[in-house]
Amino acid sequence: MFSKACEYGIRATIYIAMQSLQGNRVNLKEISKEIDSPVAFTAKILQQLAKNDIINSVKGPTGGFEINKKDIDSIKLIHIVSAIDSDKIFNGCGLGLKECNEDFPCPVHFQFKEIRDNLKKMSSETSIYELATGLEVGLTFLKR
Amino acid sequence: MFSKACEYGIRATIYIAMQSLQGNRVNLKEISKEIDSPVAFTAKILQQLAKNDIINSVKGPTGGFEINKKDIDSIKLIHIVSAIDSDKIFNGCGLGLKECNEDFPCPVHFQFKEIRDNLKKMSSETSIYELATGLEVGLTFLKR
DNA sequence: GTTTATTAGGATAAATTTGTCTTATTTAAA
DNA sequence: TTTAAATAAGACAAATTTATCCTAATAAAC
Ligand code: SF4
Ligand code: SF4
Repeated sequence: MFSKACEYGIRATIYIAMQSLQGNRVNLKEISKEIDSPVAFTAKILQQLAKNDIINSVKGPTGGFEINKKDIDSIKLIHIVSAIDSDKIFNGCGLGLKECNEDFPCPVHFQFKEIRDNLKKMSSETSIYELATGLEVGLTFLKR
Repeated sequence: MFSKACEYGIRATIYIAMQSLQGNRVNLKEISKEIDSPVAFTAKILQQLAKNDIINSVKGPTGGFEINKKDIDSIKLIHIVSAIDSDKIFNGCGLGLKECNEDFPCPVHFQFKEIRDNLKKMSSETSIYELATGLEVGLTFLKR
């Protein structure tokens, strides 16, 4: 469904958010250990997330990544997916047709539109806050 | 959502089905022209579909691809997707965790499960027959 | 039987995604 | 002010996906 980069990006953001809720800034090494992802590749993804103002990066000793507590609830899944994978999955065609036009629909249009719209709705409504708190209370997990 | 190979595979199968409903066997060149796909790559995908008994291939002059009329309604979208992309999208994790266990869910589990199950249900219920007839009556299109 | 039109299969190539490595930059701490 | 710990950036490498090309196999038509 999502690219590897996007999966790592979502997992990383959730972990950073959970730590930020507890007042902790976390560094690359810790993040990739906790989300079980390749270190250097994760660095690239975190850079992308920082450029898209989804997370903050701080250089130097004691540096790392964090999210302002007040922003955590306004970051939605769709922001991360759009930043890393583009919004193709939310707006593109199920059969990959280039020019998408509902007046000249592809054969799967009527079936796919519903799935795609639900995915978009879910991604727009699901906040990193709710995903991070599930992790914080031990209801959900980022590894295995 | 699906790989390019899978998109071409679905489009090709729908086209072959539509022609088969009209009693026509179609060859590679015509298929890739009508679904606007790379010829040689499409050949590989058709091979895969034939091996998975989704379409029939016939060699030699007047050869080509076809589907038995009586089978067209029993071929569902999920058969094509599973044959080409595997069933990962229907059963795998939204965050790419390897060992999937609902008792130790990933943070997006509760949100994703619904989307994923709907996609699976839709793909299991949507037959190539219904997609092919939409194309046949000019309601839907395979190019653009 | 020969030719010709078709699919099958294998080798190769190009493009993209995934991942690594090295160096530069920043900045807190010593 | 120097050192050390962290991210940023760019070059590179590996793996996968997408795509092409060439030859073999098949079988209808001549
Ligand atoms: S017809 Fe529907 S599924 Fe196809 S391209 Fe347009 S919006 Fe997308
Ligand atoms: S927890 Fe849910 S979404 Fe995550 S791997 Fe298991 S089934 Fe998939």
